[in-house]
Amino acid sequence: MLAVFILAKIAMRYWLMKSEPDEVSIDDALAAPDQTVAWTGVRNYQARNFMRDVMQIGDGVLFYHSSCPQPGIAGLAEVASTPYPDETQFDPHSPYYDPKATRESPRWMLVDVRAVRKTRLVPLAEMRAAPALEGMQVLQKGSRLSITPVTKCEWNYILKRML
DNA sequence: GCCAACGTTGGC
DNA sequence: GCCAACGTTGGC
Repeated sequence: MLAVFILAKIAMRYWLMKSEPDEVSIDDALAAPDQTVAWTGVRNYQARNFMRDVMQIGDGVLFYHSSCPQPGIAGLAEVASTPYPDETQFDPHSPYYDPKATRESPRWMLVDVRAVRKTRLVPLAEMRAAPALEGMQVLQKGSRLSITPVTKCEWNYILKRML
């Protein structure tokens, strides 16, 4: 059991997950039952694969607000479930409906995300201005992925210096 | 609303 | 497998 615990700690990962606050803001997530929301609507294979194949319960999450007046990190969260099918892919009335997905072979998987706390807003411009963060995947030119890995260094820097 | 950049689709 | 056309993302 100790070995399992140590391996789990070693495998601990960090992520940045984008959400449009008009849809789900950090406040919405904090107000949800158990402060937990299903991360619906991801329709990009790379982002899906992170949720389906790589994320583990307890992984740290930077909750990022995108497509809004003040884009930036708005809170801290954590991965709160193992992967399971995104229900919205089966709903013809959902904007995330995928006619090619079936319950027998779902195409889109998600995880639950539990909001831990709101932070001061760390604006995108401030992140770009920080030399320590210049390697962050989400800041790379042309990056559009809504879920990106964050290194332990980047995570620590953001927590200690920016939040 | 603009537009750069990227991802997906589908004809060949 | 190539690649042009199209759709989407997301900051500004």
